[in-house]
Amino acid sequence: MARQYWLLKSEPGDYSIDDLEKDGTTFWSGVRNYSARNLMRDKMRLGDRALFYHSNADPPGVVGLAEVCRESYPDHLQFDKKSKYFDPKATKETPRWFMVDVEFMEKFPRMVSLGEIRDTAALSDMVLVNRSRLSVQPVRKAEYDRILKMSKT
DNA sequence: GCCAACGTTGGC
DNA sequence: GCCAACGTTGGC
Repeated sequence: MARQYWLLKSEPGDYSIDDLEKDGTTFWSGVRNYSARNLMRDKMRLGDRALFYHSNADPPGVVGLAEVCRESYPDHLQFDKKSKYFDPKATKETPRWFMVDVEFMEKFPRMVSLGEIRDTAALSDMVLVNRSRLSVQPVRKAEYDRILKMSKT
């Protein structure tokens, strides 16, 4: 299958592009929304690319790129009573939440802010603009390419 | 900190 | 299955 493109949101105070650059790879835990989970569990494939987005930031925007380096497996934090992502209804036999691993690709020379994305007609169909709350979302190749280009200029 | 949008829960 | 109540996200 052709490579797919995604957008992953993270609050930089929680986990930023700098954290990913330092770690090299990370597990994308803590997704607790069914639509987002289904995309990760059922659609994300090794080698897919993701725009790394800083939400709840000032300003919010896309700050870099990551690559999916492991396909979905159960998110261990759902079993951890001390975690804020603990889910009492999840069991090891029937886990409810999944995650993928992602690898650092690059940090943009500059952020492509949500404001700029909103101001760009070619990006007006992005899920980010139309259904802002989804924390894992599909991105079209043309949109991905456009944002990448904007980050270099 | 506010609040609109929207997702989830649970009673019926 | 409906829908009111409630909780969360995330821009501003």
